[in-house]
Amino acid sequence: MLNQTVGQTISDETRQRVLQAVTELDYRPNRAAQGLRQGRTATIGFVSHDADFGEFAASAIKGAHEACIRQGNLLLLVNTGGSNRQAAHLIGDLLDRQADALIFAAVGTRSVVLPDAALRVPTVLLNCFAANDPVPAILPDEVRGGRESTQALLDLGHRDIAYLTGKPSQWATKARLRGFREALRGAGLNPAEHTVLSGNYHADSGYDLVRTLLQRNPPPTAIMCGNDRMAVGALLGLLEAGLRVPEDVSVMGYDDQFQLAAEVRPALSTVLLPYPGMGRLAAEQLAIGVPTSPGRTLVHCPVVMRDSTAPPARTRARS
Amino acid sequence: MLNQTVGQTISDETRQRVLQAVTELDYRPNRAAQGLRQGRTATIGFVSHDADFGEFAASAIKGAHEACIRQGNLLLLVNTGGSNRQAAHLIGDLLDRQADALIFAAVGTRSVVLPDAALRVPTVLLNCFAANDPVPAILPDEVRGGRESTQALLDLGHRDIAYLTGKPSQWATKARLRGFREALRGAGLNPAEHTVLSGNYHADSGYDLVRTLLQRNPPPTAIMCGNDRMAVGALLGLLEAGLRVPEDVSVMGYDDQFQLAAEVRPALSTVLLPYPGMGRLAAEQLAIGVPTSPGRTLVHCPVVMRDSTAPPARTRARS
DNA sequence: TTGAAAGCGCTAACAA
DNA sequence: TTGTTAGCGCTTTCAA
Repeated sequence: MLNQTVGQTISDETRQRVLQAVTELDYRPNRAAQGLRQGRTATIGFVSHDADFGEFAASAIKGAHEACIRQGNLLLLVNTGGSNRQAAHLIGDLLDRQADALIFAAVGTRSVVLPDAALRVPTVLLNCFAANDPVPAILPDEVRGGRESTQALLDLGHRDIAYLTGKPSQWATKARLRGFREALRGAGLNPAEHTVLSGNYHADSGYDLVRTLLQRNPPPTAIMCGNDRMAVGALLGLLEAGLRVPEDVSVMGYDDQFQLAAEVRPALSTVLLPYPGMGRLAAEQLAIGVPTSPGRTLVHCPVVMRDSTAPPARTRARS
Repeated sequence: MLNQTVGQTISDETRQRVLQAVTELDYRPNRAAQGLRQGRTATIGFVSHDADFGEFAASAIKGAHEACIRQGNLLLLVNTGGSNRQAAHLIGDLLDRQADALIFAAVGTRSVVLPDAALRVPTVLLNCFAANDPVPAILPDEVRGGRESTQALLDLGHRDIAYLTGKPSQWATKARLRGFREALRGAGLNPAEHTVLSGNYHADSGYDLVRTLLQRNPPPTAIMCGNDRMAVGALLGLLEAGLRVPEDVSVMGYDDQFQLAAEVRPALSTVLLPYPGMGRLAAEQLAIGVPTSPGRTLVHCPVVMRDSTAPPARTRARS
């Protein structure tokens, strides 16, 4: 009766008696016992498959958590430290506790080996993908993000744009760079004439690469960075060299990192990586009754224009 | 037998047979059923009691998770969004699922109202405290952190140190400021003669306050910041004003924020807030058989000296 | 409309 | 040393 089983009949009097007892005794059903009986624990396993447990995981978990709460589920969290062995092990732990479903998330978007055990329950890949797409995957549309942020700079009038990339081996790096080149070509420019320097997503690589860049003559009018941390490093390097942002050089970040991109001065123009939304989406895909969309779902990353970008000085002088 | 119950006897032959069956059938005990039977689910509830789910929560969870795995426990995670009502509600959810113990964590160190339900299982407060200390609390030793970072600047020879604080209403802000003043007095200086400006822990407040500060004449030889984000803001403001760090001004951060303090240029001297260690400690306190240390446990925050601090120019010139 | 009973998968206690 | 049984708290089915 407490579960409102359909097609049940109960007298009003008894209902009152039951309800009163419930409040009097402060009765709360034991969900472990419920789970045992119904084979459903209202618990979703969240596997963070990475060495670090940082900004991304936190944001994605926040989103997933929100959706879960709405569905009456709770998140059982594990962190694999990036090890496949540990991943398989922990997924075992999750399944032993009868998790109803799994979210398998990576920080650096990449290809992962999904342990077989994960296929025993509904699973969604978050910010990663596996060979042959055995389960749905949710990914940011990095090519588009790279393209549209470059386009934003082109629209401002920039024609000499340098790109300080993140770690070249990463999927996201390649995708963003592809978008960068697509946009340049779309504007009738030759990508080969634009400087591309390889970094590693750390702030200091932004700093170092800017210094390398400034040895060139003349410097580009705009600089795209692999992420916001690199952009902050670039900002520091440019300022130190006596250049003003955005008056002398425009800087574009990526990620819209929480408590960084918007707070730095000048506030960074960047591309928003919607981690909370992706986490939410993952949890919603797992809700019972929702048809899972197979294959890869690309999530749009909108460009956010703030104060680190402006028309290039040449154009401005002319106007 | 699989649980290695003590004082049991079993023939070698049967043991082999059982073990073989286990591997053959790939048998895994259902831990939900186990939990029902033993009244122990090997699950610890982690309550993040804050609006945001960022750096701190991630680091603390990472530490707690590590310790949990070692103990064979898993973390059941909830985020209250900072609402007491939601906290009570979610703790109910956790207890309904028979969580064995709770870690109740806040991001901004502060006083919290612990829902009564939490007292029904072993609970540890992480980075927060409650009136009358009903359960053990683990807190960073902010006074000491403030004192020792100030002392580090004094040791370098600085005698004119400004403090750009975090949000004045916060416990941590007051504690660090107290440490700052203690250190000054300890060096025979008068705290009233040192500029203290109130910020809010956001990077832009570091930037804004530095600009205010630079209207003074002469500027201080060293600047303490409420946290690393403010320090980054300060760095940007100083550079923009044509001042060099640390040649002209030393800058001290706080937090040793992951992927920020060490990566920025110059790398920030700062105070390490050992969140992962605190999370680990919390989980270990909850391990069965460990005597819980009542009251508040203050965790030391060591000063980390990097490149944003140096002896003041005057001293250097003299030497 | 209500009550009784079986059983989810496991463990602990007891008999054989 | 091994096998059997009761029961954790719940839901579902069936009988009254």
